[in-house]
Amino acid sequence: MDEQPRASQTVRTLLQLRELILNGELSPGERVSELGIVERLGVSRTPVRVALVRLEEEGLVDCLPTGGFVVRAFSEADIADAIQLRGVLEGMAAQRAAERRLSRDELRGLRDVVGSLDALVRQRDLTIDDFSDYIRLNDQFHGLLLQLADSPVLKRSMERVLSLPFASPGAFVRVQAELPESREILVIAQEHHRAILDAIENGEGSRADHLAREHSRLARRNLDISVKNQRQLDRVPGASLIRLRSA
Amino acid sequence: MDEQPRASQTVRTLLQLRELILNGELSPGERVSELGIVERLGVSRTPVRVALVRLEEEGLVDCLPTGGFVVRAFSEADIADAIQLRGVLEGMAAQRAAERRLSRDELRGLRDVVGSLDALVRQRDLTIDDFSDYIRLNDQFHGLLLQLADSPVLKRSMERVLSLPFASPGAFVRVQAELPESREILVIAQEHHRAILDAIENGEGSRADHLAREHSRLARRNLDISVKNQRQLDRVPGASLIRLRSA
DNA sequence: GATCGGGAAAATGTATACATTGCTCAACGG
DNA sequence: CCGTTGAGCAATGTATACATTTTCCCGATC
Repeated sequence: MDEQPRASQTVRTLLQLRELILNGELSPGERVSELGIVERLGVSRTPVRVALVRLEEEGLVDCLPTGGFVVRAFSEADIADAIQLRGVLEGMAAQRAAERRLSRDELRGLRDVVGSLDALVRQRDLTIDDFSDYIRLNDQFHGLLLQLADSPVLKRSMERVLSLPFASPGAFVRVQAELPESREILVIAQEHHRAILDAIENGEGSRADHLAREHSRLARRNLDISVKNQRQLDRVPGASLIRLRSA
Repeated sequence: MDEQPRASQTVRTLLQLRELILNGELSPGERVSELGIVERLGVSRTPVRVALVRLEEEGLVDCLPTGGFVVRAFSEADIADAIQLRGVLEGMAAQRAAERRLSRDELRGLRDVVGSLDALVRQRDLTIDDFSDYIRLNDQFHGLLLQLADSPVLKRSMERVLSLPFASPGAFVRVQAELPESREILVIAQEHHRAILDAIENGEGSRADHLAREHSRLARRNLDISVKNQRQLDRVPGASLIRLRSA
C-alpha cells in the first residue's frame, strides 16, 4: 500500500491496524494484544492504544469489561441493519437536498455523475474496469448527495455507519458483477439514481426519501444472495469480520 | 457530584471532563490543554488523552490539525439537524418495531409507560416534580422504542446522536414547562406516544415512522422558541456549547 | 477425575521522562 | 514603523518504566 512517511505514528498505526482487521489478519473474537501490535507495527504502546480506542468508537473492536479489546464479529442481521440504516440516512440526505430547492449550478456535480453513470450502464458488455468505474462513480453520487444535504451532523453520522465497510454503497457491487442478471441490477440502480436526482430537482422531498431507501434495498438483496455463497461473500470488503450462524 | 472510587482513572476522567464541558467550565473554541486538565483533575496525562480521544469521537471536542483539542461550538442549525436526525432514527426504530409484529407481552413495557404518561398528563396543574417525572417517563418511552427495534447497529448510532445533550428527547421539556401553552404541548406529545404505540401494535410501520418524525418536530419547535430567549436556552443541557449567530 | 486454590507470567492501567513540533515574542533589519 | 526572523518556551507526540490486574496453568485435595 502507499506509505505515508509524513503522517504521525498515531495515524499510521490507526490505518495499519484497521487494515489488519479488515484484511482478516486478526480474526473476530480474537483478543487484540497491545504488545502483539507493537511488535507487528514497530511502534510503542501509546499510539497503539489511541488507535484501539478510535477503532472501538468506530465499532471494529469491542472493549472487554476486564480490559483490552477484541475484534468484533458481525452477523448477517448486523449487516442488513447497517444497510437499512444507511438507506434511512441517505433518505434524510436526499429529502433535505430536495427541500433546499437547489439551483442548477449547485446540482451540476450530481447531474454530471448521473450522466457518467448513464453512459457507463448503457454499454452492452461490462468489463471488470467498468465495474471499478461504476463503484467510483457510485461512491461519488452518494458522497455528493450527503454534501447537498448540508448537514455536518448527518455527515458525521453517515461516516460512522460507513466505517463498517460492508455497509458502504459499493460493497456488494463486486458480488453483483458475478451474477447473470448483473447488468439488469445496474440498470435498476441507475434508474434510482436518475429518479433521486429528478426528485431533488423538483423539490420532491418525500419521493427522494423513499427512493433512496428503496435504492439501499438493492444492497440488501445482494447481501441475501452473497450469504448463500461463501465465495461471493469473500468479495465483500471486511468479509473476514462476517460470522454466519451456520458457520 | 457522585464519586465513583471503584472506576478506573480513565473512566472517571472521561466523566469529569465531559461534565466540565457540558457545565460550561470550558468554553467553546477554548483549547483544552492536557496539562490544564491534569492539574484540575489530579490524574496523569495518559487518562486525559484517552478521554479527549473519546470525546472527540463523541463530537464534544474537535481535533486541531496542529495537535490538541478545542471545545466544540454548536449552531442553531446543528441542533436542529441533530433533532431531525434523532427523529429519523426514531422513525426507523418505530417502523422496525411495528414490522416485527410484537406480542402483547413484548409490548407491555411500552404500554405501561404510555399508561403512566397518560395519568401524568391528565392532571390539571403540573408541578416541577411532574415535569421531572415526565422527562423520566419520556426517556423511558424513547429507550424502549429503541430496544423494541432490536438493532444494535441502530442503537449505537442513536447513542451517538444523543451524546449531543440538546438532541435528547427531554432536552427542551424544561424550556417548554415555562410556556403558557406547556400543558397543551404535553397533551400533543402524549397523543403522539399513544399513536406510535397504536401503530406498532397494529404493525403499521410507515405510520409509526411518520409519527415518530412528527413527534421530534415538537422539540424543534421548542428550540425555535428557546432561541428567542437566552434565559430559556440556558435551561437546556449543554447550553454553554450553543453559539448563536447573533451573539 | 474434577474442582478449587495458589502462584507465576503476561496483559493492561497509569505515570512520567524524553523528543519534537508549533507558538510567542522580542529584536533586528529594511 | 512594519515585517521578518530567530530563539526560547510551552504544548503535544512518543516511548518506556512501574503498578495493578487478569489469566492461565499446575498441583493438591476432596
